Amino acid sequence: MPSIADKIQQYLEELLEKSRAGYIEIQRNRLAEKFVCVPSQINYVLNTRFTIMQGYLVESRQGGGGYLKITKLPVVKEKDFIRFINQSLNEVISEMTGEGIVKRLYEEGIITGREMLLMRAIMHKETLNVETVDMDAIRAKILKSMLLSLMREEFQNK
Amino acid sequence: MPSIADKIQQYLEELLEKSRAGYIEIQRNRLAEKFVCVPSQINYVLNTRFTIMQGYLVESRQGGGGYLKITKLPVVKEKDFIRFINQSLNEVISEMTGEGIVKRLYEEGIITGREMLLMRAIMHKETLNVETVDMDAIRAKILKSMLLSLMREEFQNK
DNA sequence: GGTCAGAAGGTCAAAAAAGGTCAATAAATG
DNA sequence: CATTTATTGACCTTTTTTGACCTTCTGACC
Repeated sequence: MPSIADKIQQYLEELLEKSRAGYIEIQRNRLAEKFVCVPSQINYVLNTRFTIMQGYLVESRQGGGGYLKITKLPVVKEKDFIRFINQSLNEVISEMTGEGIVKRLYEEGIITGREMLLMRAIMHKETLNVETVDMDAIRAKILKSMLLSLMREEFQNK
Repeated sequence: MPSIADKIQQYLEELLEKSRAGYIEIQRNRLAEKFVCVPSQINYVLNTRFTIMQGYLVESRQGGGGYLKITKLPVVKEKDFIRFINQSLNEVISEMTGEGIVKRLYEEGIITGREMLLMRAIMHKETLNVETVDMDAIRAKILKSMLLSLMREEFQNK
């Protein structure tokens, strides 16, 4: 069962999809009412699923007549985009974050579906769960996981 | 009499069989309740019977709305070649050996030139030269090196 | 023009809702 | 009886949900 946050995310994405303009404007309280949740839940969704890294810009206005404006950012030039991601990368990246970035690369058309699968396989915790610092051992694990991902049928069609 | 782990395994396999989609999503606690066992028993079953090597991919999410997702990986039969390489892989692989294998994959037409570049970048000693065992740090280095390789001119033409 | 009430939205941390790990038994197997 | 395989439970981490409290606008009323 998807969480409320997931449903709100889906709803907003659909709205954005439909909107010919590239952005939507909504009211936080109305949305919270619609999904029967506290208003701050909306902020949670925006902060976790509509970030710049994920290709969205969120603007808002407080006070009477306030609103939330969510814009799907237009595709940037490939190199600029990669450079941007690269710069914003931390010294440490969780699996979730890594997956998010790879997904974005795919959605922006920078990598193919196959490449996404390959990259995902490498970033998976099973692959990177090493006890040694020996790079030959790490290389072996990574290569194995890449080969396994090559064997997947799914892989062939992408 | 089959162990409880066996029964859980069988149950999950049946679900997977029936599911037209190739994967199932379940909740760990529900499943544990159904089989009257502790939740960690489920992890035991997943870790021993639904591994990558056995052709399954297990993904999961913690927190509210959390779940377990088990995917049966369809294996391509004519890729005996990859299976062969995979079997012959050591626990430890030098950069040279790794490069050789990747090159061979390319020559066999199993991977594209871009994929080769990507794989090479990852296996490179600079990428894997880590001092920590922290997988988030290793993941960060790998992702960075992949991004850099995506930016290379050479990459565009392959 | 200043001010103040009400109408938005924002922040943050605590609580809740999952799933994960690990090591100590217990049971089965050879 | 020694080793492997299962079972269990205590404790941990991640993600979501909730609520109390804060800030920023707008408009009506002096």
